[in-house]
Amino acid sequence: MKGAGGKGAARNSVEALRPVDDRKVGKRKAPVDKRQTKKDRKAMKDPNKPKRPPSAFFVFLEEFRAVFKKENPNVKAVSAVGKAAGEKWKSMSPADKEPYEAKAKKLKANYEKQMDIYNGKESAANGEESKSEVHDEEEEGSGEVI
DNA sequence: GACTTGATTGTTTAG
DNA sequence: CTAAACAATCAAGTC
Repeated sequence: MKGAGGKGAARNSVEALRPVDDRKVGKRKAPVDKRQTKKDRKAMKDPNKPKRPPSAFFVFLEEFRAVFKKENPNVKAVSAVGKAAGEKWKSMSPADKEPYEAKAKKLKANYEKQMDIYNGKESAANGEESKSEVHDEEEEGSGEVI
């Protein structure tokens, strides 16, 4: 499961939800071109995009690292700890993950706030909407070649 | 780059 | 335009 991670397992949450089968959206029938989005991604230039906060697993991993390091001073790389952590993580009960999820949730809340700004709501931070805003959002066009 | 899982984000698609 | 769904990308820490 090398790539497992990121790509396939994530979708898991959606499958569990199963909103409405009537939708039939299920699988997109006509994939235009695999995922041109990827290509566009390259064009996405963010002035200061907020980095993603560590998820529950990462929070647990941080703590696990310290513990694992004590018993295995020789092994520090996440590659090793991650495997052990992942194994244990699956063994842990939802209740045990709760504290970790709670922490992740908190970080997420903070992250969301940054997203508002990243969205271009700098004024939001001020709380006052007045101001001129409107017009030019990010003058990057200048560098864009058309 | 590996190696873990989770989460978030962004485009996609249909109506 | 909106809602849902999906798809891809990225997050840490050491070697």
